[in-house]
Amino acid sequence: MVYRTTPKMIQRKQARREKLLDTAIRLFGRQGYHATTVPAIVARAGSSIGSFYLYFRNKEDIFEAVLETLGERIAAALNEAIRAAGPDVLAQMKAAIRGLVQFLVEHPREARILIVESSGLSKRLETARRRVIASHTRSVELALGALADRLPPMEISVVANCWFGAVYEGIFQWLVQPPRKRLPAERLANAVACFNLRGIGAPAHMLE
Amino acid sequence: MVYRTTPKMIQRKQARREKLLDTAIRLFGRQGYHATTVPAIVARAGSSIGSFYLYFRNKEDIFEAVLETLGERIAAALNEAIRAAGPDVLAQMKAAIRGLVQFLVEHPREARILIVESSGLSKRLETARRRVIASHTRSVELALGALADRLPPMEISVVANCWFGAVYEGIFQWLVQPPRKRLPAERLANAVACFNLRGIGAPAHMLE
Amino acid sequence: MVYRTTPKMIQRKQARREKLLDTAIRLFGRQGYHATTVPAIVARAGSSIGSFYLYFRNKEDIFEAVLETLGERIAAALNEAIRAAGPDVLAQMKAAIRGLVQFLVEHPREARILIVESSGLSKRLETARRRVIASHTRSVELALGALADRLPPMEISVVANCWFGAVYEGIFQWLVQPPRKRLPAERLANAVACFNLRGIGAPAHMLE
Amino acid sequence: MVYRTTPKMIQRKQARREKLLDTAIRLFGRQGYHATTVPAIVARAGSSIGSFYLYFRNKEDIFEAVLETLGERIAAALNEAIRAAGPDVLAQMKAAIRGLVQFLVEHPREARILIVESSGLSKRLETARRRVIASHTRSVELALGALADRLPPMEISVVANCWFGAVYEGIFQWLVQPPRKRLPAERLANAVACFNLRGIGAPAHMLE
DNA sequence: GATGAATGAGGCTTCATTCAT
DNA sequence: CATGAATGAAGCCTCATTCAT
Repeated sequence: MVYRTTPKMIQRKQARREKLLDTAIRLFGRQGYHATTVPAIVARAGSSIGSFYLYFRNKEDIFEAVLETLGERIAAALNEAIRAAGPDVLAQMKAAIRGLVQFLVEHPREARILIVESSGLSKRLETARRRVIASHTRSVELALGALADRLPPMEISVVANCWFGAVYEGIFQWLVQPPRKRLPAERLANAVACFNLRGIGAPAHMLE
Repeated sequence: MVYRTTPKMIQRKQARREKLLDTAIRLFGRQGYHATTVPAIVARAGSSIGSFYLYFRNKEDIFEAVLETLGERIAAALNEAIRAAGPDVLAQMKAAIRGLVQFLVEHPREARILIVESSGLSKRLETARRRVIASHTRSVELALGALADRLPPMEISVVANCWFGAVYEGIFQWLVQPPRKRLPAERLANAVACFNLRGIGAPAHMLE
Repeated sequence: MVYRTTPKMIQRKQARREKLLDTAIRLFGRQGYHATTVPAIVARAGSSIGSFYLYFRNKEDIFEAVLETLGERIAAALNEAIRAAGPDVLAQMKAAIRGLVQFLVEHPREARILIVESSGLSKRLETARRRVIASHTRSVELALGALADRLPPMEISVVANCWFGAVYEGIFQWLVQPPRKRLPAERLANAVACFNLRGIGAPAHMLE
Repeated sequence: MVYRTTPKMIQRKQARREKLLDTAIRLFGRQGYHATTVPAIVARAGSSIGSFYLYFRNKEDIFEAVLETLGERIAAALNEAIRAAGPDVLAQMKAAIRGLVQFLVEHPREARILIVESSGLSKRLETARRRVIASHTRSVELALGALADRLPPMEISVVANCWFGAVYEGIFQWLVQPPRKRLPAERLANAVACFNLRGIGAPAHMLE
């Protein structure tokens, strides 16, 4: 009498949810929230409308899940970059900027969602987006706090926002240019990192 | 009776269009592009749907006009701030940052439209928004060019984008906080200005 | 400059609303609330979906309007019958029963809506239906009050409900029979009237 | 291993079906036919969707079964009341009314299904409901026939319908009132019984 | 027998835009 | 020029039912 939920079924459920989520990321990133319809998502994911509402309560719900996923992916990329940078906090910050730039450049769709497409939506989604961004901003704030004695005094929370704003806008404007007119990604990362490191008052020798 | 287009009529036309535009700025800024309906705009403006389509080809059209208007207003505020700062370009840049921050803080609705609400729309509107921002970015690029000999070498076009990104994000996160938890506007302006001036490598004595 | 709402337009608006309402009565009466779709109503009324939502907030809204209309029509029929019955209250009650029976027999669809189709719906519609019925029940209660000295003592509000229940169920079961098996309407009206007049304890000579 | 249908299995099947049926009565009675979903029924019954369709062909099917069950329960209550009333047919009728009222008042959910929630559904369900009610009406008709010599002449089939209509509507309006504004159940039963007994022309001494 | 994931038809509703007055 | 009634495409979502495990 073992007609229970088999491991195989659970796995398949996971896979299908993942498929929907990935497809949603692609479409939201390409066309934005409003232009992306639920039927379009399920069609591309090879699923069905009914299934969709089995995994997500509604369209907002999947967008929130998308934001969360992006948050995690970016956090992972950042952490990896920071881990590889050794113990010096300033070096870590520099690595974080370059890691973030690299990630966003490699995942322009994800970048679009977080920077562009998730603005101007419902209160609930606005909050979700802020949560994701805030969690990253917090890391910068912490790092700035740890460096307090080596940096000039500053409004830490404001500066953390400027920090991310500079990265995002720098990359975003780069992304909207036709590929053949773009600066090489390496020089972009460098320029943004320089601006930000200078912005927080890092000593000159850090700027390479 | 021969009807001609009298100056008075032209004036009335202008006034009506202006009224619609102002109302649209208020509504777009408060609720975003999608949540703002044409009937809502004309109702608040004391006009009629028919009139609306006499002055604007469609909803995108008025949004584009709104963006243009905002661009002009911001340019005016910037220019005024710069003019008042005297001949030194670095002093002008500092004044520009503080002028921009001040303007956006005093006109949160306008800021929301430019920074938040106009993202994720049609290609055409995306372009229009970029045009507005780009025109301001150009000023910064020019200033940076003029200062080239007094500043460290840098990727000017990237830095100009970072410059605006820092301002916008700094203000945006400030705007979405509940008013009683906000930093005083003065300190916000200062912090952003410092970050940016440092970011472009301005000499220490400019940071106040 | 008289581009105001002309009387003709108002008239047309009225007419279209009426058309929708009448169509709705027919369809709700024939198929019930749930089986009647908004597209079906507008198709039969020669209108459009957009128009529908111009005149009614939603499907519940038009159903409420339908109930109200039915209430008024029935009240009118009752009042007319009562007016024609002269001054004696008992004679009026008898006339009311026969008037009601006659109306419902002649308008089976309307009857169905009030008796059958408007049950088991949302709280709001349930309330609307009760309001209509209660307004008629009240008349019976008043009449019973006025006759108090000529009738045996009774629980007036309960009796008024029984009064209507007897009429409605008597007619309803009559309606669901195939027409050729039905009692003549005249005898039906008589039988119901007798039952009810006896039920309230009317003196024998009133039973014809 | 040869599997046979053992008595135990049959019993378990019965029990499972019963559980679904009872749950359905509760839900249909509380929320009505349309608002009650199959998933909701099986969830409350601790069963599964697959099981449901093993025991019932579809949603209509279970509703029909519910109606049948209610019919049997009411018939049982009526018969018990009649049996207890002794041999006099008029006394039996009086007992039947009070028994019916008592049952419906004590089982408001069941009452709602029969009186309120099962209206306006498909032809098939409409018929099923009528069958239940008709079976009860028949008893009243028979009783009226048996009493023919002690009662005034009347249209027996019409009167039987009025009889039930009075009971149902009397109780229904009682049910939809907030509990603390209701008449005591005893007085309600009395008032309805009086009305009906008078309605069929019972001699005064039967009215207590 | 038992389970519950998957399906998709079809309902309600919104709103940008047109056009007769 | 001005008005606002009319239109209908298109979106979101529910839920009865099937079927592979």
